[in-house]
Amino acid sequence: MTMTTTDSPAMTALHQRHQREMAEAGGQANALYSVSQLARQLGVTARTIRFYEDKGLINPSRAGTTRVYTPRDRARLMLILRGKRLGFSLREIKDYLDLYDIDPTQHTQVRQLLTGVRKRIAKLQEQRAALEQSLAELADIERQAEAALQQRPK
Amino acid sequence: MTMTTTDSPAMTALHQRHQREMAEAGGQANALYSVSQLARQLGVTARTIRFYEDKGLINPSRAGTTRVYTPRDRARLMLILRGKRLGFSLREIKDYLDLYDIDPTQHTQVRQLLTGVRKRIAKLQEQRAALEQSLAELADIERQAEAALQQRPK
DNA sequence: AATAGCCATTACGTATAGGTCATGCCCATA
DNA sequence: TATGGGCATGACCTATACGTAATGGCTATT
Repeated sequence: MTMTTTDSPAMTALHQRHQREMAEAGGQANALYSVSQLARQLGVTARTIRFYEDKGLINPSRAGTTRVYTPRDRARLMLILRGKRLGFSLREIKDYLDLYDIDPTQHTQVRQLLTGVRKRIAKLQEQRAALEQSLAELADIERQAEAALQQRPK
Repeated sequence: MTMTTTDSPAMTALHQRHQREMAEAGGQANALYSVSQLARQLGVTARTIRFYEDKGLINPSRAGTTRVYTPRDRARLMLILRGKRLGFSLREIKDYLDLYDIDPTQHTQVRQLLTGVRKRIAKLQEQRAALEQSLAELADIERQAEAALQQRPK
């Protein structure tokens, strides 16, 4: 287990030894991360994470001015990225997360999510249809182009 | 057949009577159109057409300063719109059209087109796969959400 | 002559998701 | 102490495809 972890000053001051001890081995429940650590882990840039914060999608605590992320923050970030993969806009993702923050136990937010998900599904199905259409049309063009090349194989 | 056609000054001066005669009845080979006429016919705005010109995709002749479109221009525009529907960028469309303009009889451009089309097909197939993935994942989320609502139907 | 339409050009605005500096603070090691 | 990282904020930049004025000219009609 090599120590490739680079720690920020604040992180260093506050938790370096701790970090050294339980490093990035197993997802410890009390682990803490810096922006760049988290960024590396999740395959995005630090800029991206800060951008999400700017847009109100996450709210990490701070050690002085330095952002410090907990496993909860990390999980939230993963949710955000999943939402992105599924084609939701940051705005939509924020809305769902906000609902969840306001009221994580009620059903209202689940209903909202369900509605959003179904809308998204419908959209994707439309997209798929359009995509098939395009593929068919393109296949047609391909055939025609091939035929044209056959004509006078010059 | 009512005359709903509004003609521009230049168009009027130059071809009004002619237009009146063979109006927008059948696609005459010698018909001429103004931007807005063409826009209406093809379902886009005049701004869009001018934008394409600005980007070098079309080059209508002019009667003074006013744009005048021939059936050839019209056909070209339709090609552009088709390309758009198929997901090509204006830049890509321009490139193909340029090739065609330079050398409409040679096979080079057909080959280029074929290459582009195949690339596009590959991309769309990838997209389709990703889309299926998303749909599956969303269906899963949908199920989970429904289950959660079942739990305590509060 | 005034009004209504259509056309032209120029230029700034929009949305999305960050990228890319520039500048500066703080900490630790050589 | 000079140097190297890492972090922070702020501000401007990118790409795409037009939308939206603003301003002005020309023509037909009233």
